[in-house]
Amino acid sequence: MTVVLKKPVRSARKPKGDGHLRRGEILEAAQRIFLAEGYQGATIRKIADEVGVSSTALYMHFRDKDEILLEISDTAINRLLALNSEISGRREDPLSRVRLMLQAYMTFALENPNAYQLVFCGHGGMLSDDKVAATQELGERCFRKFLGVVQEIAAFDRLKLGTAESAAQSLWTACHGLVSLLITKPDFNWAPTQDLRTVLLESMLCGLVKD
Amino acid sequence: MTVVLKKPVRSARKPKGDGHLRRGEILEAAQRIFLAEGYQGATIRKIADEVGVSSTALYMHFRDKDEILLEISDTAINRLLALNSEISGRREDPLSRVRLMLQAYMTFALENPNAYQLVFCGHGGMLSDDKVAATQELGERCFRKFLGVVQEIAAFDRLKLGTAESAAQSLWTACHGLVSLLITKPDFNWAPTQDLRTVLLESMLCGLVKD
DNA sequence: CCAGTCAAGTGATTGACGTTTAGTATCGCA
DNA sequence: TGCGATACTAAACGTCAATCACTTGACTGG
Repeated sequence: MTVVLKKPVRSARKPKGDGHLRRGEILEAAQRIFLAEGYQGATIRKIADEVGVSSTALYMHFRDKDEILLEISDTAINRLLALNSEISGRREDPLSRVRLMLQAYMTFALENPNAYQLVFCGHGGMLSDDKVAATQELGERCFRKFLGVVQEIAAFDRLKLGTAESAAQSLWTACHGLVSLLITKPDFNWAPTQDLRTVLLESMLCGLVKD
Repeated sequence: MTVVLKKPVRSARKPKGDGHLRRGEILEAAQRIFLAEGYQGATIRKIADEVGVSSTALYMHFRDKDEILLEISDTAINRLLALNSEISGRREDPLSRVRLMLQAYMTFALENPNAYQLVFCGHGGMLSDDKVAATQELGERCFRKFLGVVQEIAAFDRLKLGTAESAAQSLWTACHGLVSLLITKPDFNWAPTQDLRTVLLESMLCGLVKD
């Protein structure tokens, strides 16, 4: 007899993704959408559709939406941290390294605008503070790498103005201001981006560091 | 179809607010919540409850939620524009006016953090671009007032670096970077705020403007 | 005085969202 | 062969902005 009571084979169900394999798929899909449409655009359902699973399935691998997008941002910020570490260790004079680190920072921001915004811009109360804490820690480690090099300059008594801390924070926040506005206001009538980066960076360094 | 049953007497209805009287009430309530809880926290329902009216009633006076919060921001930015206009017209040398305008800009941002973020930070795709257009226009007029003063400096050939445009944009974005990070990362281990403002501003001016 | 108009209000509903619940298929292993 | 763990699912919940169909009441011209 042909049993009909049992549920037939589910054809529309995606086969098991075997642990972190599926997890990687989700991160990849989420990254695509996140990069293309930002935090708001990357909805749980869209990501799930892209992977080909139900929205519920994402909760097998991540506690919530924030965890997915913060993990994506984490990997991006880790690249920045590695870059900063590499530059800070070079055998060049500290002023050159400061220059290189800030240029690398701005390039990174412009190349990873969504991750950058999530970590360094306001996220407008979308994420609870404790959720971003870990990722922000990464950002702060980036800053401390940078601060170390500025302290080298200060140790040679080459600062015209302020302390190592205030000088480093001024340089960092200034560069942040430029790239964050370039990202969030692409339609503004900007001077050529490369000019801006140079003018901002060199004028500050000239004003902060003795010849 | 039969006759629909009529609802009994409505008692709990708020009397008419007579046009822009009610509109003002809504803006006031929205501002309170917006300042206290930011964009996400200021929900239509909360605002309506605060006024004592159904959420639907808000749509009698505003097209949507964004229109309410943008109107609040507009009034704030208009104060900044007035301030900028006043300073730019003073009988002082242009360098002093640039200094005053940027100091006023930073003070304004720190005193109106929510309005400032809504206009000058990312709003993370929460508002459609055409909605913010009008408010951003105000922001740009603020910048053009500032640009005018920088152009005076350039006209005296006192710029060490870049054009009036790139110098003005560098100064503006740098100040924006400082205040936006002060606002969005209040827990960071900042150097004293006043020191930061001075170091950033004076180092840039020193690097940009001749003696 | 009284229909007609119209701005200002209402509760119910819609659709998108993040998240939860309860249940099901499939695998590895005893 | 049976069993628990794992990976999935549909359906639902609560909240949000927004819309719908409708009511109310003040003002209007005849």
